[in-house]
Amino acid sequence: MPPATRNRTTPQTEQIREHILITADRLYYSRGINAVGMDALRNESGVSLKRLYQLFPSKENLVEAVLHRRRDIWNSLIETAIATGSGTPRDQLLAVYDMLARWFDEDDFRGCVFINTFGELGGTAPHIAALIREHKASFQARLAELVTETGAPAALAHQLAILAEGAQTTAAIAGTNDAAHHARAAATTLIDTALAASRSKPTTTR
Amino acid sequence: MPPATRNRTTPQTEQIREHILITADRLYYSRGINAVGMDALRNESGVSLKRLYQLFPSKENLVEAVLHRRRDIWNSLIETAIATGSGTPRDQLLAVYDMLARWFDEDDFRGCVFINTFGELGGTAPHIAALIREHKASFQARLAELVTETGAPAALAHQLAILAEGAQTTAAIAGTNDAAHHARAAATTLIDTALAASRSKPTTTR
DNA sequence: CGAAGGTGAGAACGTTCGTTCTCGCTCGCG
DNA sequence: CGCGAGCGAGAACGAACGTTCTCACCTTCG
Repeated sequence: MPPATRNRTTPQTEQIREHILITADRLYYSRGINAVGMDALRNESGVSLKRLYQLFPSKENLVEAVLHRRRDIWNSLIETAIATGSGTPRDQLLAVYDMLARWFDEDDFRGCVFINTFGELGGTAPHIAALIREHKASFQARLAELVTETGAPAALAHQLAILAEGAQTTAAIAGTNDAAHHARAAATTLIDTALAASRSKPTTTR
Repeated sequence: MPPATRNRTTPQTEQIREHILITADRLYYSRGINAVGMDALRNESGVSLKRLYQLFPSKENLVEAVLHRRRDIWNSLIETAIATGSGTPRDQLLAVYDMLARWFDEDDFRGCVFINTFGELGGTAPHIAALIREHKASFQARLAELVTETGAPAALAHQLAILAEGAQTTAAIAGTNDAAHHARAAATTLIDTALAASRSKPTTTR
């Protein structure tokens, strides 16, 4: 079969696929995954069940695709925050918490998709649990890169990651974005204390 | 199944009620709430559906009872940790993270019930979301009492709470208890920095 | 024009959900 | 001893789940 002759359908399916992912993400995020059936997704997206199952062979497959998309968005937000952090790795680390503060302010904020999904499906869907674990490990690794640039010990990265995770759940449950500012203040203290200690006791670069 | 004593109603119903709550807690915690039907609870607990609905008029009612019981257990763990913390409020605060480290080591640890339940049901069950919010607020208030005793500014309590929440989710997803030690180290830094600051500048009220 | 194949709307399938009901059975008490 | 109330086991119920199928309708192309 000539592969390029059907090129009229191909670009549109990619848009439909993205539209489905956006709709599914919104529904899953706001109501939980088990509470959103394929019929609800069909009604909200306007895409027929036939095409839904054509693009995503099962609900679990769709959930994974939604998580993959969220992972890309998260990574993009992180890199944007780091890029806007003015120069020093210390400021870049703190810019992550500024990004969190803006996110928490969004109307439909309801916590971290990965944490929520882990609580709901982590115990019964090992594949999804592994995906979530890898995503969080990747975030911690990115923080560790920045921490290494500051010259502070690697343990600081774990502490900063815990602050970010705690801020997300605290903000979600409390319904306010105070947690982002508290986490930023705590991060500032932890970073500056670690820098002062590593400066008096020489270890790495600079 | 109970072979020996066929005691009459009231004293035994309390035991049965507790037995149901323990079984439901274990199942909900390990698999998620939506994934555990009343039939599974009947099979695992050995209690007939008739008695289940006699003691808990609906599944949502049962879920609330499980959360209430977990709240009491949590409060008891917190108070025990504080009591074993040797003397100073600083040590009492740090003892909370030692308690977390022991909890994370348990085989079936899968994060904080309240965070998991909020992710799964918080978007569709406002009553349960409110219960979770009140529980977390109560924990923060207890931390604030101890922080006030140290003389540090009240903002420290929020930072310590964020560390505790972040440690729970991080430990659950990573599958290790490292997060408890990282959170304890971070808490130590934050407390001591706050104490040093408030000692040199003794204005602590807000 | 007519055959082939893909489409959307939605019915249908088998399962599972939360909840209620049926029906023998047991047992305290008159 | 008999009787009525409470019990466990499990069937039954309507709804909702994930998934598949039907069928009338469009294109597209020989």
